[in-house]
Amino acid sequence: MKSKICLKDIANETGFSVKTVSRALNNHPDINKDTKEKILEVAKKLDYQPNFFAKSLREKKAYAIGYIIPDITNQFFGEVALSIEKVFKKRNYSLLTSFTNGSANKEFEGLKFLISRQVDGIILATVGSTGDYLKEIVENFKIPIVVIDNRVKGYKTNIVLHDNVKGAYLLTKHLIQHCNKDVACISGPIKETSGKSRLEGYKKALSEFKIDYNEKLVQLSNWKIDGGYDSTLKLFKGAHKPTAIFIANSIMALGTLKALRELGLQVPKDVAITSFDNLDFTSATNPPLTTLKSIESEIGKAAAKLLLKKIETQDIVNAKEVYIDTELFIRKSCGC
Amino acid sequence: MKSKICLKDIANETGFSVKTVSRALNNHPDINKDTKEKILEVAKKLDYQPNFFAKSLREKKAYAIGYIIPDITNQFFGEVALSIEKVFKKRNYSLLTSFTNGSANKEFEGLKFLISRQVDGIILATVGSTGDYLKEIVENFKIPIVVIDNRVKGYKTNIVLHDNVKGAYLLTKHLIQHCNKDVACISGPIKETSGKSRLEGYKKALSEFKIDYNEKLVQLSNWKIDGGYDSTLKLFKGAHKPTAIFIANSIMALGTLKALRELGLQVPKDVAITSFDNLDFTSATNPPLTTLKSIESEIGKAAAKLLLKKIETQDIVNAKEVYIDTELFIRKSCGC
DNA sequence: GTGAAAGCGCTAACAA
DNA sequence: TTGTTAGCGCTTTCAC
Repeated sequence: MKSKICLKDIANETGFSVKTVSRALNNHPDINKDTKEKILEVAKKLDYQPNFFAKSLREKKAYAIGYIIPDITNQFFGEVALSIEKVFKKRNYSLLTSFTNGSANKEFEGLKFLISRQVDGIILATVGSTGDYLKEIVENFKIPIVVIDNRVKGYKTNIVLHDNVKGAYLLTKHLIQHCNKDVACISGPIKETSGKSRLEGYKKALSEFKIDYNEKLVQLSNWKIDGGYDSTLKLFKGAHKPTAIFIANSIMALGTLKALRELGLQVPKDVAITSFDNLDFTSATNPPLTTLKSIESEIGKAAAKLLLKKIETQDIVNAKEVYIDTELFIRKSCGC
Repeated sequence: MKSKICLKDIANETGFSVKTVSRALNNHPDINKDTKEKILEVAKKLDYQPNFFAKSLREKKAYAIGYIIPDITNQFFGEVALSIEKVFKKRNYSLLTSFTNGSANKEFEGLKFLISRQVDGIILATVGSTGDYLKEIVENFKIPIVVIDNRVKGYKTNIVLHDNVKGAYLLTKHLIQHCNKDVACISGPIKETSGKSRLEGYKKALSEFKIDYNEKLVQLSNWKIDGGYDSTLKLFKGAHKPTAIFIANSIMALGTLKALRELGLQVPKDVAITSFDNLDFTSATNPPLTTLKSIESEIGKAAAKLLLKKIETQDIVNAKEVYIDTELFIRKSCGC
């Protein structure tokens, strides 16, 4: 739309051919040093801006990747975005975003949309329900995809995950060790592996301490504040009141905190809680939340590097999985 | 990188010319209905995917816009992103993001980067210090830009803002009306117009009630939790302790809440507070925050529509300004 | 080390 | 209504 002047103009101005100009501008080896200097100088003088469309068309490469995000309003995905961009901008790739609002359908649309824009690769923060269409897409379009946040059922692909089971296990175990037998759990949708695995980690901790699993102490919610709030109220409507709650993300914990306050229950005295993601605000709640160590930037970075490598090697088949280790981050909400 | 099959293949298959195929696929009027149907059918059968690079090159249009964001980790900008995408995806535009981390320098880099990708327009959540380079960029590249969140000094361009002065005024006035004369203010960087105007609104309310401005009751911070926390502690180190605080964004309010708790002060009993953005978490803090009505999605929508119009009309000169009105949203933190 | 010519896949003039 | 031709701006043979 702008950039009127092109290689040809520089060629005319300098007297060299278009190809020589192209060589100079692209650091091609076979070129005389003086020639190159002169061309670069003229290019600068003319304020030459390469035409990306033409370059992409010719090279069949967009120098762009896509990032598919369920909820950009959730700081977790923002942090991941930050570290993805860090890796890719250095290499002059741009970042296209597509939002799914947690819908598998929109995820599919987003995937197709990004592919229609011919991005070089995609990082997919999937909702996780659907391996079938992912498989179809990867195999049809031969596009490198790295999945984060959730496992994809029935299709083995590159994925970066933190150990959901371990994290939930640590968080639950810690509550039990504070002498709480009646530990409840608020997890995410069971059809998302993150929701499922965190529930699993919770169960694992229970069984290690020989505590019976009681499904009345379990709520499956939606990762949002409202969800945490509603689930907590439901938990306390039952006959069996919990004395501690493991919450599968910190945003829901905000809702839990609010509900407990309304119920007149003190944290951690009456009810101890722990929750997953260590986001900024978790140190500012009352009381500060015991969570897991931050891993958002590591997830983003690992996913970005994996994708970059796939793009550079055109290695579509590889289905390497990366696990980011988790550790407890103790604050006050657990009773410590 | 994929999409082996192109117009020519369809042309061969159907026996029509490339141009006719192009016409059929682009809903061009001058074409026989049967021809069109047949071509579309074959295109589908062959799973034709248009080459966006070629189309963009030819049309000199990317069908893409850029969004420059200081802090994607701040829910405010996430909400704006959501509503921008809503407007543009409908028209088949993609959204490129560029993060600045609040740095004017990175903002400039981001602008140039997006322009080098030949996006059709840019929504710039500016840090606001620098009208000079914006002017240069707009005039050099003739690219439609809509600015949000901050005013740009020394250059008149399209901008979407809510009324910062009014918002701050309402929030401060409300505190004063709760019988508080000693209202402090935590605003943002003075070089950002949002920081400056919110301070101005605070002053306006004071003067309306004939309360002297006391600079010891004012802190200029960084919009982040830590900043709110530090500023609050500083406020209470002084001899003149405030009995209320107006905080210029809700994220800093989280830090304030934390600091007050550590100081053993109760909200709103000992110290009443109000804060700007009405983000999800403001209803879940203890106590829930009195803020302004949500306007993130309106800002995003207005900016997107303005940009779209500029793109469609190629009206670079127009410098229309849009104001989104604000209103109080009362919860508990003010003492109501 | 450098240049001429071809072509990436598409659309827009202009003919037919 | 349809086809031919040219060209968007770039890079890549393949000569010289």
